Amino acid sequence: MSEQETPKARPAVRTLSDLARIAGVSAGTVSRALAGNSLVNTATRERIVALARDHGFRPNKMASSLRRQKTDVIGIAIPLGHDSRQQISDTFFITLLGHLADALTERGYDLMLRRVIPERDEDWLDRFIGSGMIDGLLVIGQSDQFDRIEDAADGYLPMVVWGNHAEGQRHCVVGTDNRLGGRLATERLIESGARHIYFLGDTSAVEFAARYAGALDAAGRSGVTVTPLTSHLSSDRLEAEVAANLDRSFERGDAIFAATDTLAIASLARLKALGIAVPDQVRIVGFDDLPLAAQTTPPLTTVRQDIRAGAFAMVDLLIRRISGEDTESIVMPPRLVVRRTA
Amino acid sequence: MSEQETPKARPAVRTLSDLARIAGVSAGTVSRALAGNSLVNTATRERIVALARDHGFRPNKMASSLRRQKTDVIGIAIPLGHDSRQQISDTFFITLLGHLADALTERGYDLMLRRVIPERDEDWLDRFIGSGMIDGLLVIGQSDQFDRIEDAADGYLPMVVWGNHAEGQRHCVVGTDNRLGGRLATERLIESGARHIYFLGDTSAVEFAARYAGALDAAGRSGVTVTPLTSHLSSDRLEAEVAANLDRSFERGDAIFAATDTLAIASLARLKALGIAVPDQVRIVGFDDLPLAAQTTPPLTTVRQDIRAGAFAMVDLLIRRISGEDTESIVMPPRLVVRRTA
DNA sequence: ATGAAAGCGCTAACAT
DNA sequence: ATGTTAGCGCTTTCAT
Repeated sequence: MSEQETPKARPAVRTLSDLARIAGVSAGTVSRALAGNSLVNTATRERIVALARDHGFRPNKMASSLRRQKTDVIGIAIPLGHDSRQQISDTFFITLLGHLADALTERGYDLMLRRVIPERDEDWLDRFIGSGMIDGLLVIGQSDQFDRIEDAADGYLPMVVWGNHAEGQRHCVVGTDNRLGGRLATERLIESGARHIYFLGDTSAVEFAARYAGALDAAGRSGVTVTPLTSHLSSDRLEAEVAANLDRSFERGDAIFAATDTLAIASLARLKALGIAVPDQVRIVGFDDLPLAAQTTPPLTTVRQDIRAGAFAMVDLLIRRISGEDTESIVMPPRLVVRRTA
Repeated sequence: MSEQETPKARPAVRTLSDLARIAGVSAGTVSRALAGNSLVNTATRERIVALARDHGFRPNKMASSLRRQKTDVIGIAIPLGHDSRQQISDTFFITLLGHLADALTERGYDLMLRRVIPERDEDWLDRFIGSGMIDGLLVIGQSDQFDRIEDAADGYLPMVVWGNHAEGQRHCVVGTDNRLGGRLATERLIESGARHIYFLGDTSAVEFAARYAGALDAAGRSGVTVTPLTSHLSSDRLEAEVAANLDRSFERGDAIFAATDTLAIASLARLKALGIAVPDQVRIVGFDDLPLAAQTTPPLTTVRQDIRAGAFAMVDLLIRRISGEDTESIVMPPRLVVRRTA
């Protein structure tokens, strides 16, 4: 079709050269003018800028990226666990994503979001890194991909991961001290009378494994039992899974340490349905301190992570890494928020 | 330092030509081989593919996009209202985003997420569209940008918007029949004894305005009053705002129709804090039916939108539009879910 | 079945 | 202060 689709009766000006022709200058000058390069004569620049506006010209970012070898795009990878629909719907990750979006937008970056299913795509990390589409990569959650992330980090500096920090690890991570958080939560449960604690969460994810380890730390000192109960974060199955676990196990337990608030809230609902009193019969502590946690009935006792601070830290580190600095990881202290469930 | 099977030992092969040189063929052949083009000799192809794997070669997507004039990336724009932090944290949008990510990933597209603040950037839509970075655009929520979206739609086919459908509009939209939903909610409130209903939400967003209109429809027939109470979705202020509104107004009202479940849940919490019984003194109906709605105390009566179906519909329409079809909008029927708050 | 060559639209080094 | 030119890394004719 050679017919104009634009309401304006002019031939669309889509490229720098189009605009250059109209302005009676060279493409180079247009490029410089639009970039605000001080070399161009002010009058020329203003004329070109006006022309660009009038004709609705937008430079093609692909071409620019290719030429500059810089895309101004940050990749965000969300590794999903075995269960292909795990986690992305988890409120915590989503909240983190929102803050990352804030922080990156503020710094002039676009976000390229990619959900990855490591089981189905072994090569997810290198593929994303090598795509040439991104200037840096943020990974939200290590899932069970710790080793693969380590490998990638050896050859790729501009990557920051949200997750757990292990002694001597090579990738740059921002996260909460999960083990300490787990200990705080469990200590609280014990203080409020727990003897048989269920840890609800998937310990194959390293963050959760650390929380579980913290629970064991706390229990070790007091003779309290801590039993892991695998529960995934998939929103469609979460409720059923929690229900099944609790129904089956609760004659024996008197407390739940849920790996996330989402899980804690689901448990709370289930216990209510079962007619089990919280915290009198069963105590619950969550993890994250989502806004929601304050609004449950009774309000949830939980371990707070400062998600917003974490997101901004990730972006800050990433930008420093993009400019070549080999930054250290940041481990943030968790804080126990005592409400009414324990 | 390790120098093993990793590409470190050899000069990295980053480009097609690098690989071509190693394989002893031309760049064109490598390109064809990697694309699975049937023209290339099977043996050659296999050799090249193996070589690519061994050397960890990944084609540069920017270059490919530029050449093919196709990026395999879909833009997702989230217009934020006046209050610059409105909405993105709203669970509804986030849930929608998750499903969109599912649907797009399934179809082989990447997602480029951009939060836009229309007040600060008049040109947000055309800038995104014209960037050359995306093959199509999904807009999550019309906010107060209806006219601008209409304008853009005239010159840009591959765009689908989540939001409200108005008679004769030109942009393709997927959404719930908000007005009907508003009517259903309000009818329910009236049935359960409401006489003075507060509509909680920002009616400058067209989706919410339609819900409010539906409320008026329902009230019109029964002499019940409906008073709008502007409330934004900003997560930090939401609670305070709801509190202020309710504290000030509740000697007069006996029901709340909240424009979203998020708002409804905040109201519920506030009423509880004020010692007002729900639903005996004040009835509440929400909108969305988030997973959470079933878990509040008492469980929330609300109007269900099928978010997942909506997301898949958006992607389906978008892909048809990308291939040139001028698709119709889809308006999905809302469904009243009666629980315990009204 | 493969190679050579011409760009995609932009930027930057090197001219003037 | 501006023009000219040579690519960025890939895909795709057009030849052979």
